[in-house]
Amino acid sequence: MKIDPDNPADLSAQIAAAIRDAIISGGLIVDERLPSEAELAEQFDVSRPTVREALKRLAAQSLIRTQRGATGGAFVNRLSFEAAQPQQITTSTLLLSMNAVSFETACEARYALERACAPLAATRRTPDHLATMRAEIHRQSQPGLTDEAFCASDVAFHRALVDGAGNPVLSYQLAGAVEAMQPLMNMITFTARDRARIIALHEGIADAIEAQDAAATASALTALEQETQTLAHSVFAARAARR
Amino acid sequence: MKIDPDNPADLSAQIAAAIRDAIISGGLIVDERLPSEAELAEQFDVSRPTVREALKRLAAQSLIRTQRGATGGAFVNRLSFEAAQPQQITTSTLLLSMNAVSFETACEARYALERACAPLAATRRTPDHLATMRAEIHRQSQPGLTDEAFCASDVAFHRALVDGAGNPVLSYQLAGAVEAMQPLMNMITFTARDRARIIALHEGIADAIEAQDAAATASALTALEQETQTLAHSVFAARAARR
DNA sequence: AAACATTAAATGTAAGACATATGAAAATCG
DNA sequence: CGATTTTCATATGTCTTACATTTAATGTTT
Repeated sequence: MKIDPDNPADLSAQIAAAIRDAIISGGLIVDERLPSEAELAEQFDVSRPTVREALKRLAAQSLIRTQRGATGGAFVNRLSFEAAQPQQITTSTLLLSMNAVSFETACEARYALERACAPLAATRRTPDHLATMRAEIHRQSQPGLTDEAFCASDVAFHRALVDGAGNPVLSYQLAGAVEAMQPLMNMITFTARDRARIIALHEGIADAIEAQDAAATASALTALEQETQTLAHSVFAARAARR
Repeated sequence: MKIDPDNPADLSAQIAAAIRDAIISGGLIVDERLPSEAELAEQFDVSRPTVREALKRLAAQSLIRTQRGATGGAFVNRLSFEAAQPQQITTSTLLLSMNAVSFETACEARYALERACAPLAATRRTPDHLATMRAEIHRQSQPGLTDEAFCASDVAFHRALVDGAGNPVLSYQLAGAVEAMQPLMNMITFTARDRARIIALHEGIADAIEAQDAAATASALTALEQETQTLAHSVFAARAARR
């Protein structure tokens, strides 16, 4: 871990990489305290600011946490799914917005992934998940709802579906795909009739999940994907024509 | 974006968050140059090292890149799928190793996600993808192969399958799930008979993809999942008994 | 013995300096 | 005049030193 070529560029990046590798390879255990900044500076033969820049890089990835005071220092973080999700969502969102990913492509990916959760969710969903889904459906049918709030509720509904699979790995991976769609969905204006159709499809999904019918859940999701795609298509076509 | 409460703690984190929000909200465009470190220090009323720590945090997330020299500075990065994948893989790997995720759970998630790609891959796969899959199968059947190389080839095979779906969003999301399994797979020793069974299943998958048969692809994947799970189960049971 | 003050160790921040890379302008030469 | 070289300004990369702040352990006093 003390490797550091005499290439005098990107020292902080090199140090960050060295520490990161040590964490990944198991050389540093969870909750283990790193040497103090001064000690690290001496070990790597650099100044303290350089060490600090390296540590901040690791902190940005939630690989370490720092604590001030007498017994303080930098500690290896237990990377939790909860902590990793916001970052995953941020990255996914930026990937979509910066790479001109079409609504169609993102939507296709999202529903393909959700269908992967369907059989598991149908088997394992708890009453809690069902209650969340029903509550979100109820919220979506309220009249005064803004388009943004409607989309947010849509996301919550789908996350409950995904969480119903009872697999944290799936929930983590899907969080990015589901949440990153929200900005794209927010570009759509939903008429009352649109909302009614979507809510009906949501009810179909909830019913299928409740009945623990995997096949019905999958086909209901496909129907919702179809509806979303055609809706988006018409909205974007109208917007393009208006120009 | 110049908001900064007089809370005198985590200044660099606050500054990083402010710039990050500006990027996400579109206040800073791709390839746009940020103010110089000295200017930022003045704007936020902090010292240059503090600004630098903030910038390093953003660089760790590939949100910005820096360039030295006269026309240098920090530029907003176009976050590409290629750049985001390694980070996604690192995070996924650490999540599995640090949270005592069972082989069963990770394997279930991986194959559920891969089955999501199956219909699309069966439809859209190019000869290139097929060739890669066949080549990896061939490699796996070579005699002198180490277990690690066998697992690496397995990952390459599955990534070709995922990429065959022709959806960059899917490829990105799946990369984490597929690659993160490798350390877990490396804990298994594959006998010659194990390998033969896996290779046969791989051939079944490749055949189904070549025939553009979505249903056959999905069921072949399910068979492979079964095989992997029972294999892992017996290996771990034997290891537990030996103690 | 309990409450309080002191101290030490660590991170957080600041300020100034120098090194280095790099593009552009200026000077020089053919 | 044009091409090449030199110079220079600007920005990041790094080092040094210093001080502020937080926090727990230690010591002291009542």
